[in-house]
Amino acid sequence: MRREFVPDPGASRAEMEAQQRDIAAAATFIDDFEFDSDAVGSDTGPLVAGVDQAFLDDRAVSAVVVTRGDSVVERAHAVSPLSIPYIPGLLSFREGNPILAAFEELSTEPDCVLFDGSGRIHFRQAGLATHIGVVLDVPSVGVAKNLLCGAPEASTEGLAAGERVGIDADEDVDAPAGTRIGYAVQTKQYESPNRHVNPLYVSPGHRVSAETAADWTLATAAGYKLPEPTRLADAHAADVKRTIDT
DNA sequence: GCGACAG
DNA sequence: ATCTTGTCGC
Repeated sequence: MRREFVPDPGASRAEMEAQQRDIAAAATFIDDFEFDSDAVGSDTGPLVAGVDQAFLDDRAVSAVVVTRGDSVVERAHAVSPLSIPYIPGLLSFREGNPILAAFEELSTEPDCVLFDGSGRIHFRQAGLATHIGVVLDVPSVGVAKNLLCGAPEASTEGLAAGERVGIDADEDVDAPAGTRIGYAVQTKQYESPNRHVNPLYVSPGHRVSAETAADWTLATAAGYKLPEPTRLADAHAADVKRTIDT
């Protein structure tokens, strides 16, 4: 892994932002992997890992769940102290090391990883998924429930399951205006107009294009809003948390 | 001062 | 993210 990019929570804000620019420069936002992208989500496809966290006071419970189609290949977790608060734009400096600790407990080598947060949809194009994806040099995708920055090319309301709307760079993003940095992806939707589900905001982490990131999210979603690897990681983190109590 | 943004 | 009962809708 790229040790020089491991997040340092003790760095100054300026240093953190400078490192994010270096990470964005080291990241690749085009497809760069060996496995068959169309097989993602199938039982004969690549190993897809999901990462999520739960919190207790100033500690983080990080969980990683590796899947292949409908089966769980391995689950791992780590409980780590949190040194800095949540700051929009600097999330990887708070949760990065706890996540890396969980990966150290993992014996499987996932082919790609889905993170809970943004990737390229970030002020300096270096969100959590991009940062950790570069450190581990693994194809990664950022799956967020809310939009950090960027502009949807069209309305993201009332989308049907399977649909997507492009998210482009705006003045808040360190990229040429109009650069496609991700997609609003509707993994689930109700038929009746009474109840509705908001889309997910998907962006490339590392070694994947925005289109492919959206494809994988839809391919691994199984009837729920969150893709399966992420749902399983969320559940695992919650399980570990309740085991620890307070 | 105003605006405002993942988890 | 987390604190939390009931409640609306399928």
